Amino acid sequence: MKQVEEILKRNHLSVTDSRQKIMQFFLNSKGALAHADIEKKTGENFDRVTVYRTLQSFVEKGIIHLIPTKDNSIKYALCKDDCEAGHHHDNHVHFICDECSKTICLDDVTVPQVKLPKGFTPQHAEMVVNGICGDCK
Amino acid sequence: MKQVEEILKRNHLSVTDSRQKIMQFFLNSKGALAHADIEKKTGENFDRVTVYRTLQSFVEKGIIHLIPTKDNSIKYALCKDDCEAGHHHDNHVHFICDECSKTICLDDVTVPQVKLPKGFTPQHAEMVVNGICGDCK
DNA sequence: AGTAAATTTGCAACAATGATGCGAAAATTT
DNA sequence: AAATTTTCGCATCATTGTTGCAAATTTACT
Repeated sequence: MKQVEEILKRNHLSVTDSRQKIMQFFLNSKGALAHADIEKKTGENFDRVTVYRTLQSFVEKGIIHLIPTKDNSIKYALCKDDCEAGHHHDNHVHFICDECSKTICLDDVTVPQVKLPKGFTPQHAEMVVNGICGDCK
Repeated sequence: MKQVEEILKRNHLSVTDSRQKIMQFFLNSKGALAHADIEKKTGENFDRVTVYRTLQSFVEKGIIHLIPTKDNSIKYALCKDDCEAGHHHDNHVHFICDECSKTICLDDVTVPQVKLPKGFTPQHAEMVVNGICGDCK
């Protein structure tokens, strides 16, 4: 059984053409993807709505996760652990390259804890680092 | 001279009606604001374009700053230091309440440094903490 | 394998968000 | 107070994301 098929089945998703191809696209690309990347760069011609719904279903099942950005663009990423073992959402730091604007999951860098002022109860923390990635130096 | 007028002049911006009122709205509200908040909750009836351009000019001058969010909504915030002393962009942590979804600048909590893998050169880091704020407990 | 049930797709239509050009209006400079 | 610069607001357009629904596909069942 193909890898993509396995991932979909494991996550109780019907194995459809678009889902398989989009999942494959995630597996092939190193960094995070935006909706537009998938629409344009897959080579395929999915309906916009299909792409949205596919991404939604992946997020719901925890296969991909969202990455916050300042510029109002949603990025989705498939984490190493997610696609291999399931729902390992220890939250890691994300890196966005100012040069090539690639977005990368630093799976091994965990978001540090911070001391909040009185009254605030933390639940979840996200951290995004901008800078220059290895490929651009 | 009024406070808002002073802030605008100090930042080399013409003192116009909309800018004054939007700035005042920022000063009055505790948390961060989205474009929609300003359009709807000011009571005023600014043109959508005017609001966009006003916010843009504020961002350019460093009077307000953007806060990254996962859900593709841009939030703008006026920091204590910014409006008093100028461009104090030491980066602080942001807090988003899961209950009331208010977004707050934790001016006194600085984003901690993290050790990145080889090859990555950090330039700037952002951190957003989700949880419950003091008002919602 | 073949059929029924459930899910997904793609189209149309719509809503929200953001950008640009340009003449009119307002603010600043002199 | 006139000239210059900047900003406003309207029209228009592009992009992004959502929803409803019929047709197509996938899955489950015998």
